[in-house]
Amino acid sequence: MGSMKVHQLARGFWEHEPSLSLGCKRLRPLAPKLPNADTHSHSTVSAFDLKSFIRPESGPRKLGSSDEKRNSPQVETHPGGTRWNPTQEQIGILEMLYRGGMRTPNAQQIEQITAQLGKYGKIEGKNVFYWFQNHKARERQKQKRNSLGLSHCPRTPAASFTTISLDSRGNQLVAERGEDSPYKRKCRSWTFECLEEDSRSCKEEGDRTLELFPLHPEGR
Amino acid sequence: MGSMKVHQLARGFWEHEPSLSLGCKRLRPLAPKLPNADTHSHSTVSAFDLKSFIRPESGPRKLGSSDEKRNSPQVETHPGGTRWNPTQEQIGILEMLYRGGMRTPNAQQIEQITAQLGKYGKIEGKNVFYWFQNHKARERQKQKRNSLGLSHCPRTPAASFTTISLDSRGNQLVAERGEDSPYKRKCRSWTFECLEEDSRSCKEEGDRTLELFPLHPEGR
DNA sequence: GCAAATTAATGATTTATTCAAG
DNA sequence: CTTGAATAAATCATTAATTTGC
Repeated sequence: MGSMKVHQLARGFWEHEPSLSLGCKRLRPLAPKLPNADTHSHSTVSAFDLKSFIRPESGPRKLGSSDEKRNSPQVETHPGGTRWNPTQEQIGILEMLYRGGMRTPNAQQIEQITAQLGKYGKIEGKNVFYWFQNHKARERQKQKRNSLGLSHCPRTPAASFTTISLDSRGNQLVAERGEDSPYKRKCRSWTFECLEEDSRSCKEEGDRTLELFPLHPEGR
Repeated sequence: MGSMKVHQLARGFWEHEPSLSLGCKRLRPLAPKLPNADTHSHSTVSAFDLKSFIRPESGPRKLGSSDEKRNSPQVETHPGGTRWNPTQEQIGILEMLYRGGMRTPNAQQIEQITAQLGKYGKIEGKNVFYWFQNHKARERQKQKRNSLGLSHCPRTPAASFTTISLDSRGNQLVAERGEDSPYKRKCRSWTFECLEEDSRSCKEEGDRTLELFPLHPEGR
C-alpha cells in the first residue's frame, strides 16, 4: 500500500530521435486552429478527489519497514522496496487467470486481484496492471517468433471476456470467460501519488501545500 | 464528491489481431465494431485507502445540476459529462507551463496543477497528465511535419527538468527549469476505480456491489 | 437563421518500446 | 537474461467547429 518508491534516473528525456522515417500512417489533417474561442465551457464531470497522500516520511533510503503485512513466506527481499517482486503464489494465480482468458482486467478486477494477491505478499494494483500488460505482450512476441516456423498462428482461442470471481468458500479466485455481450465498458481513474524523493528535497519538510493561485473563488 | 462517471462502450476488446501485416501499420479498421458487454464484477478492496467511492446513486442520466459553479456564460451543455472539457483559463495555464518547459510533470506537480486548475472548472489529475502527454506528442508531430521543409529541427532547447513551485506570497505558479541533476525520479501510483454503468445497469438500481471476495479482513 | 451532417481537435486508451533492477 | 516499470506512438471516441440544406 501506500508508499511505493520507484526511482529511476531519467535518461535524457526521451527526446527520441528526430527520425524522419515516419511513414505511412495516416496523417491526420490537423489543421491549425486557433480555438481561442471565447470562454468555453466547461466542466464536466467528475472530480474526484485525489487524496493527496504523500507520505512525507519514509526516507528515500532503506526503510523497508513500511509494510505491515509482510508475512509472506517468500524469501524475497525488496528491502528498499523498489519494485514488485512477485511470490510464487502470486505468479501462479496470475498465470491461471491469464490462461483462463483474462487479458486486460478492468479496474474492478484489478482491485480484486490485488486484494487476493495481497495475501501472499506485497502488491499494488499497478503491479497487476503491468503484469497483464507485459505478459500479454511477451506471449505475443513469443508466439510471433514461433510462428515463423509454423504455418499460421493459432490465435488465442478466445476473444471473449473474462470475469473473475471466487468461490464463496474456498477463497479461490475463479476466472470465467464469458461470451461477448453487447456492451463492454471500462473505465479507470487514477490518483496520482508520489513520494518524492529527490536527493535534495528529502531533507526538506514535507511538501508545501500552499495555494498556488490567487484563488479565484469563482472559477469559470 | 467524487462521483465520476465515465462511461464508454468499449469496442471489441482490443484483441488486436494476429494480423500478418505486421510490417506496416495497421490500418484503421474503420469498420464499425460492435461492442460487447460484460458483466463484471466487483467489489472493492483496494489496497490502499482508496475510498471506495462508488456512489451508487447518480443516475447516468442528466443530472447536470451537480456543479455549483455552473454560472458560466457558456452555453454549454456537458450534460452527461463524459470527458474533460477544459476552460480557456485552464488551457492557458497549461500552455504557459508547457512553454515554460514542463513536459512530464510528476505526481506532485500534477496534484498541484490540478488543484489550481480546479478553480477554473472541473478537472482531475489524469486530465492534466493526459494533457501533457497529448500536447507533447502533438507538438512533436507538428514539428516533425514542419521539419520536412526545414533544414534541421531546432530541437527543443532544454532537456532539463522542470519543477513548478509557487511563490510564497503571490500564489502564483512558477515553472522553473532546472538543470539536470544526477537523479531524476518519478513515480506515480494509481488507484483503480470503476463505476460501472452499463446500458442496462443504468436503469437498474445502482450497481451491484456484491462482494466477490470473502473479505479477508486482513487484506494487505 | 436553425439544426442535421461533416470535419477538425483533442481527450482517453491501448499497444509497442525502452530501460533497468535482480 | 528475465521481467517489472515507464514512456512514447498509435488509436479510438467524443466533443466543438464548420458546413450545408431547408
